[in-house]
Amino acid sequence: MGFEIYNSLGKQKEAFRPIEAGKVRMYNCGPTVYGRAHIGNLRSFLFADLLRRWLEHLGYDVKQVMNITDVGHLVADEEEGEDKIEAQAKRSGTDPWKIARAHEAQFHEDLAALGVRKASVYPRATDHIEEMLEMIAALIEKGYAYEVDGNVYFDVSRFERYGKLSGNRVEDLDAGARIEVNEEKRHPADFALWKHDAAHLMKWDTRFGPDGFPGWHIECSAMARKHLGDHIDIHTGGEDNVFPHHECEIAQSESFSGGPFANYWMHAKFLQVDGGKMSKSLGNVYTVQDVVDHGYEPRALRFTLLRGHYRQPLNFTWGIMEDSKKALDGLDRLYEKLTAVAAGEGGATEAGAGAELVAKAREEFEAGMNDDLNVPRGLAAIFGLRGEVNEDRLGRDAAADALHFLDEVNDVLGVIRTEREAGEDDAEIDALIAARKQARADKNWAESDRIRDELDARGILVEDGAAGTTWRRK
RNA sequence: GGCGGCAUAGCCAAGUGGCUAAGGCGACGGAUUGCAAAUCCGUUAUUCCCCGGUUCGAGUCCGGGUGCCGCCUCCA
Repeated sequence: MGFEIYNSLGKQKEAFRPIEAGKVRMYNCGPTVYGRAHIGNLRSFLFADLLRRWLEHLGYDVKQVMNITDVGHLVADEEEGEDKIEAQAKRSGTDPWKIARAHEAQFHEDLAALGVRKASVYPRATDHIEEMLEMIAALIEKGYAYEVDGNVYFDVSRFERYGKLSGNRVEDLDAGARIEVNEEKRHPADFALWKHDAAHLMKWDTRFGPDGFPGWHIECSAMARKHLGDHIDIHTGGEDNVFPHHECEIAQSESFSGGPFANYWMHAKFLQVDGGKMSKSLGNVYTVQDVVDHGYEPRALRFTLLRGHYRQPLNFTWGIMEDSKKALDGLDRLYEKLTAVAAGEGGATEAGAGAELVAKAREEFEAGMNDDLNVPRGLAAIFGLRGEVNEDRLGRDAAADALHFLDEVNDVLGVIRTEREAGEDDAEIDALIAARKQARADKNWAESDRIRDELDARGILVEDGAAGTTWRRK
């Protein structure tokens, strides 16, 4: 069975077929750099990373583009609400460009901490003003957009498929009556491609006049086109992007090119915290820093955010972080155990014993991941293998193969610790372990336990196995 | 008001109408250990939010509730 993707466009699983054999062109909606990414944002980016890694595992050459939104899409339609980058700039008296660049750098640091692979390109909206203007001009020319006094709007009535992705009907959109009528627009659902406002700090002089800036949706259409072409394979984002953002992207891009935009649309569900939504007032909008401050490695957050299915709501709590840490510890131990067995220490006597168990685990993992990135299924296969390994059902050769399998798994999930990093006080700890060994030989349990407690206080866990004493950092 | 999603054990979480409802964490009992840790064995959902329906058969399909989440306004 090949890779099946749940396509938001059509709402069903479909076999993945690339436009060009062996290649995948993927666009991931990235961050708006007005603040530090929180764990909810990170879930979406980690999902994109997982998808990219799985596609690569399947042998595809993936071109991955993730945009950096560094310009305010000041309220696309109305004048209330405020451009978040500009708001900060005005408050602090700082150049908005500097603010955006600082957040962008922070974003890359956070992703690196989580082991996210670098996308092929991270295009910035502000570096693609020309490309956006080119599309806007063409849309006006083709009659899909109209200009009114320096503002340009997309005419949704000209695009009959508008609503196809989200299921919204244009007639029902203003039923809530929350949108103030903008007299300039022909239809309330028309959205801005280009706006005009002299008060805006980040602005450009164009054929539409001075003091202009882009609407929110056009940047993604323009950047996807610039870096991936008019027709791409996969487009991802958070579930909140379905409407209006992605709906508008489809309208713009397809009206512009005359052909299909993205074949597969994938959306990650929102992350909840403590059973509800994250909110600043509840103080539960966490970042990578908060996770580290709570004593967890970033990879534990990576595991927490990847262990559930991306289309299932995920509830973040500190209890789950602890759960993840323990589960991850078990996978680290599995890797260590396999390394030992593959080197001839322990395991089944027959070298080839258990080969079928490894094959079965590999098969189940692949089947799970091929099923729309069903990580829980994939993990179950790995934990199943762990039981077999700990029961010494695998011989030396099978262990070597299992190790190879775990490396493959890790190439996709990126959460298992495969190498023990050296610490500065390793020698010191080894000396204490040696002293304890002597105490134990002398049956001086009091001293032995004292040393163990001392190490425990330093975060070192001592384990007396059949083959001798080992230690690990907690 | 409109559009869409979710609801499975103490917690997290799979589950394609049909054998005994995956897996993880936790808990309890046992083995092992100088004591621990790790590991192993066993126990931990007669039942899948509630009500009704379709079916020989439903956690899985349909209808109605309830709760939570997303979108319709910037937001992963």
